[in-house]
Amino acid sequence: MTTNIPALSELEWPDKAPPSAMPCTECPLRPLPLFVKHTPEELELVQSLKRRSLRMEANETLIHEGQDDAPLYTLLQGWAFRFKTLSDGRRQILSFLLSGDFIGVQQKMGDAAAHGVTTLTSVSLCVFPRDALWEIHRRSPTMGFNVTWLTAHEESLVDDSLLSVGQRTAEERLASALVLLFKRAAALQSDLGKSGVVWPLTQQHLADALGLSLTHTNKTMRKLEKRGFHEIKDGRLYLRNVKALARLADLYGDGHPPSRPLV
Amino acid sequence: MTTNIPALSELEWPDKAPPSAMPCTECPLRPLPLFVKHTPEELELVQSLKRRSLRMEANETLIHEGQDDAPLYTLLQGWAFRFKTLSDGRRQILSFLLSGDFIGVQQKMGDAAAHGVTTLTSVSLCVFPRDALWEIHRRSPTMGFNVTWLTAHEESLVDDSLLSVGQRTAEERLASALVLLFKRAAALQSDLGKSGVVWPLTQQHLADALGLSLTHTNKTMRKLEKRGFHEIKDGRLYLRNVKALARLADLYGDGHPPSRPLV
DNA sequence: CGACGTGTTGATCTCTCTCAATTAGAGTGG
DNA sequence: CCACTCTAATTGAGAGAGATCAACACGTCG
Repeated sequence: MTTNIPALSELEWPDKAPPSAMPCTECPLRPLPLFVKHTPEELELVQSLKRRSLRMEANETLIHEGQDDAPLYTLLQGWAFRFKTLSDGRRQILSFLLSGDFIGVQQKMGDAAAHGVTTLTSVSLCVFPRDALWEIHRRSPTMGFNVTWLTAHEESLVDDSLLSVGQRTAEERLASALVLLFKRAAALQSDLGKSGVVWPLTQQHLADALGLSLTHTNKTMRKLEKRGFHEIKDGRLYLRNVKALARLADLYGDGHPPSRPLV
Repeated sequence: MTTNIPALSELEWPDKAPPSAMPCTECPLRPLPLFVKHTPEELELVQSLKRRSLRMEANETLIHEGQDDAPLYTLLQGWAFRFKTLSDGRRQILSFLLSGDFIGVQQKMGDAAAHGVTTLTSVSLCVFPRDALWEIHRRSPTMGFNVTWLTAHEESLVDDSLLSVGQRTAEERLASALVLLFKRAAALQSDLGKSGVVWPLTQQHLADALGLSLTHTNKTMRKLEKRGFHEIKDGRLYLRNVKALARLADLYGDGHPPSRPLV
């Protein structure tokens, strides 16, 4: 089940501490400029709610569609995606999850999960009991507010996808996805020097996220690549002409402000 | 600007009190079984944050894309929709808003609105200052939690749309939209006896929501109607064969649990 | 070595779009 | 009451973006 995708070590783990033993105060995500700062009390709150850490391999399903007892996760490292399927197998990828993202807020308390979650790479996660959401709200309005904010941000990502799938041509959809995902991934990279980011998606994933067939996705990607807009090599994505891609996708502004996750 | 759509009075307003003067304790939405119950303190909190009430006509734009000072609203009565447009005019409707829905949670504090909001019917709204969101969290964890919940629910509606637009055929998309919107509208109707619900959408709206052309939307609707699946007459939608529509759309279960908005 | 997953390419096919007209109902003004 | 205008719904014809079907290439792995 291992692939030739390079290990996802944009963020290096401290040598001595395996994730499962690491306290939130040492969380490797926290130093990144992207993340909001928390008071020691808030960190301790999160720490006290956290059940355990967890590692999973690539291509494993964390949450199954319809599962009704799924806990809450925080994605510490790696990529995953949310999806829904129709009974004949057609699959729609709803959004991609990167370091710092919440998993499972959507399913309301004791309800069945309306979508599945599968890993794209090996990942490490923090696990919280279902009622941690409520505890966060109860014990720290600040963090509760952040959760709302984060949830709203998640929705705006889906809004963007819906705009793409509903209105953009295949070429525009791909251009848009490349730019947006590149920015999200790049924002998490400590090493700003690199022009490329880890790219664990197969064309099938892209196709399923953009509502295109595999074949058409492939042909369109080749066209973009031939025009020198981007390049994918050794599991990394390089944008060779962001301007052109953004123009093609009609991406005004900077797409999205980075997500400012919790943790 | 008036249309032949019947007045949106599924919920009758108390004769004496115009919405602008009505205290939250008298809110006509509260008695509906759909809505969560609140303590008197919570109601007072909301009441204290509420700035004013507002009526708008059909087809007015509440929030413009890119607007950066939009307040928060609660939709008391009527329909509206959220949308995004591309620079050449292509428009994607992201979701429809019905009584009880929040408007404007998505744009994060002092940021530009990532989407516009336009009314479909005449509406009445409650207006809150932007920081009411924070105040709710600060002063009532319970309501703060409800806001998170509501936001997550909103997202799951968009998830559903994305599944439709990305994977379903035109026929399936229409069937799905008809069933889902019918249920949302029916849940708000006090008069359960009626088999029809108010239907203020033009085919253009449907087309923009489902990523279809107007023509194709029309032709497909006609086909469904001819097969006896549904009927639209005098601004009302009647589902003549919900089972068949749900099967066509591959809608397992009941679509969504009703939204349980605040107020 | 063969099986498998992923990427690539070519040849159809068709669902949906675009373009073009026509119809029907509501509102307006004379 | 009727001509005129506007919006929304309809219907037909032709065109095309993207789907489906079919091979093949390449690297990894058992």
